[in-house]
Amino acid sequence: MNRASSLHAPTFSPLYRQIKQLIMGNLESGEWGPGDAIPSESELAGRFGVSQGTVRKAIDEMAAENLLVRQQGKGTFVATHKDPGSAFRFLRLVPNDGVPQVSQSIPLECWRAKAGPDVARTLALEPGAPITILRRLLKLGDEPVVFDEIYLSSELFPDLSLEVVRAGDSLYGLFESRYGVCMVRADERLRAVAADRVSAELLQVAEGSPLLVVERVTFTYGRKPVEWRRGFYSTRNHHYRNELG
Amino acid sequence: MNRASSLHAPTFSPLYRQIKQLIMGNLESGEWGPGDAIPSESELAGRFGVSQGTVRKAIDEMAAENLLVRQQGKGTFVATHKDPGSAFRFLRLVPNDGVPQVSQSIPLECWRAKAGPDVARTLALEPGAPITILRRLLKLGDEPVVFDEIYLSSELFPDLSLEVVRAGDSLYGLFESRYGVCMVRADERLRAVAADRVSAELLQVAEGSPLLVVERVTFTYGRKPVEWRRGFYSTRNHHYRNELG
DNA sequence: TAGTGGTCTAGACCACGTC
DNA sequence: ACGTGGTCTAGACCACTAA
Repeated sequence: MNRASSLHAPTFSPLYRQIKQLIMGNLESGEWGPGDAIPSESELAGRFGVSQGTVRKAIDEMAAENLLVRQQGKGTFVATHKDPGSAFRFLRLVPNDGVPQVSQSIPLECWRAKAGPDVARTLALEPGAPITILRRLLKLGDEPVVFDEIYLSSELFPDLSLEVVRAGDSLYGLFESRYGVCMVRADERLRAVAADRVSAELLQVAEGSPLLVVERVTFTYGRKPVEWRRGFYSTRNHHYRNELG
Repeated sequence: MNRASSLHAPTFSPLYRQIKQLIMGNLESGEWGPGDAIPSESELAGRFGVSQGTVRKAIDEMAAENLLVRQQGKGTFVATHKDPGSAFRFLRLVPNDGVPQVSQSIPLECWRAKAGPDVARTLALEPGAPITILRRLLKLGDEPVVFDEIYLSSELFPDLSLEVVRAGDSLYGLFESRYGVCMVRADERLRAVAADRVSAELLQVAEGSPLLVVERVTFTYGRKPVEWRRGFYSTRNHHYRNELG
């Protein structure tokens, strides 16, 4: 039994948390990719030399963080944005009347640039590092409701282009399968602003009418920031839903 | 060991979940009030005739839902809105520059009315049931940033008045200590709107400038809705912070 | 020192999915 | 029939708090 690193060190962490870090390592290195089944609990217990209950507690935490998905009788799988259900985890906009609608992503522009100080800071890049900027419109039903401007490191997403985006499924599904970058967590900041001319035209609202602005920093494993985006949400027929617990 | 109600019934629930419901019952009945210590795990295990691990799993879930708070070496306590830390769980508005500010609640008006069909529906009351409406302004630092209109059942909050609100600490702290109603969960809907005259004046912004509207239904134990409120948030120097996981 | 929650183990059995 | 995760038990020991 490995009780190493416990002794009165200030950096003590219980065994199950060390196991968790080992599993995290396999996710970060891409050894176990999104959608894959990870080894069974007893297999991992044997491999790490701990009891099954300890592995279980490690996996429990990761399942609670949406990193893994357990399925009784089948196994434990690396979370993916491709299965339905996980698809809308990051889009909190829902129609006021509750009727679910088909979503359609319309890429508008995609170009390269150099990171300004602000983008560099939020994405943890060198100022001047190459970035890719993507603009797209999101329709729910027939109505345009979100205008997004998305900033990405060109190094992480090398050949991103309008064609690539058009071909793929959901954006995060594409990032996952094409670039091996799995979006896991995000921080959002919401404000109300008056629509500028571009947004107003795209969202088919009057210039100056109130819009919801959502700034999002998205993280992959290990809290590494990999996406920054600003979205203009039209809240005429939709609202941003949030649960406080 | 009580494995009752398991047999192939469609309403099967594991033992630890039945224990959880028993503990929930003690919270709903007010037998264990906010801030109180609940009996120790071994005590409960003996009382319910199950192993300590099973009680532990029940408490684990309730701690994850912020119903209980564990403190190593001391015991497990019913969550309360009075201890700092829990105080800002339901206010997601933070200053743009990150500097924390003193908050000050200023009650404006408080009157009685009869529930309209909409309020009755969201609060699960009979249409026409007596309700109490409270308006208040929230200042962060010296700046007015939130104008709230709050709807409550007069039956649950009998003698609520401007004086009572002025005297108390935080609103949810008051509800807890004076009326024994503990706010546990909330659903929020966010929209961007143009400021009307009243809101604009109170929040010291121009009429028609964009405001964030936050509609909230707040629940006590057992998902019982007990509060409905609409808040107008000024997002000039603040933003609504949200984490997606 | 005594009591609490926190961790870890080992083993039994159940529920589910697949072959 | 077999392997997976899900539940439950019993007991040991650790870490923290308070008297």
